[in-house]
Amino acid sequence: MKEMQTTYNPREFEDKIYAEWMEDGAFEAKIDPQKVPFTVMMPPPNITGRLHMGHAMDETLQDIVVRFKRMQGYSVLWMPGTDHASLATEHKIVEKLRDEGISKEDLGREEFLSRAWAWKEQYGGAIVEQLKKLGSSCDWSRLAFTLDDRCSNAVREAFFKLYEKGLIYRGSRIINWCPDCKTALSDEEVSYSEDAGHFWYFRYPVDGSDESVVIATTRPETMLGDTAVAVHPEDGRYAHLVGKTLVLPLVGRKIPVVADAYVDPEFGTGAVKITPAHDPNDFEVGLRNNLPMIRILNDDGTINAEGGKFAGLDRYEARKRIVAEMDSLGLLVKVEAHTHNVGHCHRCNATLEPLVSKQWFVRMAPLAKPAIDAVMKNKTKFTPDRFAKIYYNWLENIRDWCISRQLWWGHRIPVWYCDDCGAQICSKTDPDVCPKCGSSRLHQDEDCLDTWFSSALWPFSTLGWPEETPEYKYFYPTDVLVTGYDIIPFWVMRMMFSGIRYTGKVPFRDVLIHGLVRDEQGRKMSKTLGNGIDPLEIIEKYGADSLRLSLITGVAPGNDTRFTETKVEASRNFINKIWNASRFVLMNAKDETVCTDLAKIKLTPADRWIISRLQTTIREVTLSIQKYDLGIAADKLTAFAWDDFCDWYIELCKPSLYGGDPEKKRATLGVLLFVLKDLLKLLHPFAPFVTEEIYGYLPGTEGHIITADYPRYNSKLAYKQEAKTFEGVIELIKAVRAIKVSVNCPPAKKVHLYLVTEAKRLISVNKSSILRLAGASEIEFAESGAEAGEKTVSQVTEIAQIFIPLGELVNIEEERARLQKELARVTGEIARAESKLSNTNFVAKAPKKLVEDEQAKREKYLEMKEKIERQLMSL
RNA sequence: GGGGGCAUAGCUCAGCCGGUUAGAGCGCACGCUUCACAUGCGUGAGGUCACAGGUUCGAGUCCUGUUGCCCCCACCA
Repeated sequence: MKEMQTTYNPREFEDKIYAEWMEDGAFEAKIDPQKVPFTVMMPPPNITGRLHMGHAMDETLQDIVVRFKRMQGYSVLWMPGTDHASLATEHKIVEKLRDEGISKEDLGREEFLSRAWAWKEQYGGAIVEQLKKLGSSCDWSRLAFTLDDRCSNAVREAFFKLYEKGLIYRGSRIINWCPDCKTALSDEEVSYSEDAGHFWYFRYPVDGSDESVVIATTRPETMLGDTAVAVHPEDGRYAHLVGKTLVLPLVGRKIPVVADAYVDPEFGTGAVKITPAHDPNDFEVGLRNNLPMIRILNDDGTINAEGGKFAGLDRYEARKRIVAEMDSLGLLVKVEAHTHNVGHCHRCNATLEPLVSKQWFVRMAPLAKPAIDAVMKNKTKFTPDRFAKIYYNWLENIRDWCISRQLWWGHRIPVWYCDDCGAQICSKTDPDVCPKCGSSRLHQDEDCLDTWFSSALWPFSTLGWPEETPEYKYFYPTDVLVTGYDIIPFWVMRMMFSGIRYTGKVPFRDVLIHGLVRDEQGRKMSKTLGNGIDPLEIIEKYGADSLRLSLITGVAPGNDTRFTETKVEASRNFINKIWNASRFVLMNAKDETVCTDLAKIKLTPADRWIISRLQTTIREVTLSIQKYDLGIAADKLTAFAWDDFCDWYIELCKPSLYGGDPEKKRATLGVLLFVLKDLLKLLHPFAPFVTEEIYGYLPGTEGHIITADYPRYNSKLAYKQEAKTFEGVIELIKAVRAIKVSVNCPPAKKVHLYLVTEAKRLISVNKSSILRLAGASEIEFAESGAEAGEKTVSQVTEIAQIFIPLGELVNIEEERARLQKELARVTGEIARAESKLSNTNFVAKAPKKLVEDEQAKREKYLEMKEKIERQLMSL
């Protein structure tokens, strides 16, 4: 048998292990009617760049669940893929082109797209490599891309279906426009920030009068598009002006004063300039009052011909000039500093302009309702469930979804216009002739779809929908979607209504929501702050397993977490511990033929204790994973592996391993290997690489741990009573250690133990372990402490009274103080138990078990108290 | 304005349906080259669970209110 290296060095085997899994086809999903399918769709990372810590966490959570289910015998499909990320990618490519001194228009649509595909090959490929480094066990043979044929076909179908039912329409409405990206955006793609700005107060003269109205604005340039001034209908100050006409300065346009309840008389001057084409509220006022809409901006944010002499100026330059001119005309009343919420492009952060534009929209109301109901009826469940409220909140307040983008990289809108008869044709396949007039002079809509339109179909488009493929029939609906809470409005919500609408089924049964990975100071990791940490660098330094563990331990579902290298180190240390414990077991087993069939092994109390602890751990870990409490699962596993297995059981085993009795040694090795094997399996979903590597060294294992059976709780191995009894031995050892420390007895100095106990048998059986672990030379059973002599330190434990003659190390006063302290503690416990038990309501109403426990506790402490008192007296 | 979250040890955080003595990691103190591991071992110190009420036999946990942070959405031109 080959031997494990002395140090844990993940770099030496992680890539090798991954290659083995791939070679074995361990990730490949198979349609197996004998098995229950378990499906997870990976949230497709954008092909815009590298993966960040948030991805690493998202992937880790999925991989844990997926590996767990695979080992449990499900037919698992974890579908990987990448997202073309229309706007984000196009923006990046445009930026790159800009560096080369070219615009996308210079290239033309076709050439631009071929560059985009090249980009996709490069970055999409890099992402796949990163996912592999993390250990993601997804089925690479099915790698999907939102712009591939399958997904594109689904997009066509979905668009057509909605169009057919009138749920998609084209109309001129106020949308969010990014002058940098030169495209419309959906409401969700706008991020607001409090920006410092100004409030300019302008005077608009009343036509044919000396009177004037003062209005306030944060965007002076929009006055070029003003078509009215509005006041509140009941505002006495302005009542006489309603219906009168104002002369719009600089422009000369005559505009009416209208009354509209939208105006807040308390705010500003109580008079509002109305620019229907450039403000959502003004748009509404404009509709109500039949006002003309004058659009004054070009797509790039410069002033258009409507702006007269300001035409061609950038919006901010125009703003300056307008303010200056108003000032020189004496129409600038005052300027105030004013901070207000300004919408920015979610991609490029440019300040957005609301403007009226002809775009495509999805009618949301009919789609939102079933999506709400599905969660209400628990067809889909959020974990943690508080995110259901957030989901409802979004859907209940949703507005129509602007889905058209003035971009090239994406799914082109499947609508054609007839140049002859003007017909608008939506078709699943490219039409040759106009179905209305037969003309062949057709041209396709220039725009692309919002990237989320295709993401919304991900759970089924990747399985071949609308075709009833075998995959679709077997793997859909999916089981769990894992994603961050920031994606709920963009994606979760849209997959829900799309899935329900198109497939008649919710796309997933569970939604596991996680939080954000923040930096050490709790700040969001971002490119601009430069505080992001590359997961690959961490993997390079500590290994993927350590990174994975550090991202889930101590993290509650849905909560944000801070990433610190200290945490990764702690995880690395833990894995190193596992490595060394395994190495220890294997070194001892090297020349032996070991049988791990527990039925054939004569088990010691310590064996039964660790086997019992293993069963408890199996049960707890399994339950925790099923509830998606992965942080808790990892905690339980760590405690079992480190405390119980390494610090106690392995140490307890040493006497029998080194004692020279071959039979005992083989028996012990059998149990060690049995427990280690299950431990590795339990750990495998969390730390797949190291467990697989070690598994390869275990005698008697075939194949890989990735496809091994997940351990099952075995009640026959629970040994509840025996395990509890054995805890007494542990307590005894701990007490001796504590005594030695308290009197500054050097650890190397072996002490002679006098034990007054009823548990002579238990102690005898474990004698060599106790001697070794407690640092003792001899155990002597005594009738009383007197046998230990004068200079004695004592301690009461559940199974024994301990007396240790320590000669000159003993200070009677200190010893008395120590016992007094112990007595106080025990007395406190008795008081607590008694106060509970003397409460008749407690005895009457609390569960019987609890009352009994409390009684037993009182008995136990009373007994201890008596013993301590006796020891005190003997001093 | 609407919705949600957080407040527990020096720090970062766990703590499920209310029920032993409230936990972990890191840090800290003391002591250990014990033949798997100093990426380690042993022993320990450290908490009025933000505050005030309430429900209950019993509250860190449930309810109400208060305070202080944080996030999302809407938004006054």
